[in-house]
Amino acid sequence: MAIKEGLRPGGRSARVQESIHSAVNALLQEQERSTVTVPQIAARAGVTPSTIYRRWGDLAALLADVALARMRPDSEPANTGSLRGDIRAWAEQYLDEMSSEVGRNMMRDVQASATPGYCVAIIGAQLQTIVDRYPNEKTPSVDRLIDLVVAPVVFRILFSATALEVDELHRLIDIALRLD
Amino acid sequence: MAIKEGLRPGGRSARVQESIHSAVNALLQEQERSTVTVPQIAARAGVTPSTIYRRWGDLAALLADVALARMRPDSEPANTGSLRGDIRAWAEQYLDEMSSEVGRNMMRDVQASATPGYCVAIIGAQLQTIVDRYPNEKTPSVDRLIDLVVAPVVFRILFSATALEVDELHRLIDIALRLD
DNA sequence: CGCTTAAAGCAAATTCTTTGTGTTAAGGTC
DNA sequence: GACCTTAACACAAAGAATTTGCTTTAAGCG
Repeated sequence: MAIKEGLRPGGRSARVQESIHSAVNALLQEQERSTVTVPQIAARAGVTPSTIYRRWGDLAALLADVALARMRPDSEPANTGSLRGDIRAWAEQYLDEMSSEVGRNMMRDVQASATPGYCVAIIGAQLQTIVDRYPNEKTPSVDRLIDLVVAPVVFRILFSATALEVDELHRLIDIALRLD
Repeated sequence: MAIKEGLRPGGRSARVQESIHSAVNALLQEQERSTVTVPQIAARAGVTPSTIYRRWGDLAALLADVALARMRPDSEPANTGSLRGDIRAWAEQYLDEMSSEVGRNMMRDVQASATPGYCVAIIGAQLQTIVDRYPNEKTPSVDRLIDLVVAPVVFRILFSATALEVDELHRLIDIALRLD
């Protein structure tokens, strides 16, 4: 009797997950997302399909998991010295990362998953970090920033053929900073 | 030799499509979207699965088609007498329709389809109709309205557990109307 | 080292998807 | 209206993906 909550994340399990994640990323690089299948991923990862089905349930859940792993930031938002600068820098990078084919597909997969909210949590944390750098300024709430800056960026990526122009992004940031 | 562009939308074809659309809507009402399958729809519609695969390609495309059909407005946006009033009325109704379980799933299906932009086109046309009622006022562009009002509504529906509060919606509309 | 069991492997059963071929009926011509 | 042409559907067999029962491996303890 052991191990809290019956989880076993070490050793082989971790290796298999790593191997599967790599396989997914590699395949998404080489071919259309709609042509990627579970048996294909399994073969590439040197694993049985049933392993994937048992751990993730279905292809959509696996793709969402991989996408979220890639979205997890590996560094703090850049510090430019001003609130507007920090937000601009962060938003521009975000727009850039998500505007690509793979980026858009990542958004789609996360969105279709059971917990799309986790993605917002990550974004919110990043924005919170920025806002917290300026305790003496009147800053907009993170929710407001999400509504006025993140939402338009993501919406256009998901629904529109063309991504937001940087000019328009700056205008939206200015609107968000002109708090009321 | 006849028929422009080899389409044949009349008679049986139309009946089959209608039957399949009804079947989808009925099934989406009764069970989880993720449990709905093509063979199931086919059976309900009194049709062979291959008919569906040949016409739509896959389940996702069919669901998107059905969702778009339901999104197509059956009436003009309400005319309240003022720009703010019209936009509020429209946005509140939109928020309401899309906040439900089925509404959210419709958005997801359309978004995942090959032409999510068509959905924006419908929304844009509705907003354009409203804006055109006030040729003597300085009105925001439709794009701006989409960025500041529609995007947050949709984003929160897709990514957040809780929908936008009506209060916050009004605030966003006010921001959009305070043009610059 | 040995025990327990979560997680992976394997393979059969099931279900979904694709595809080849024949049939039905829309839409046009005379 | 009788008669073509062929798009769209039905049917059935082949192929692929998913599920499931059972076995084997090795992670995490004592």
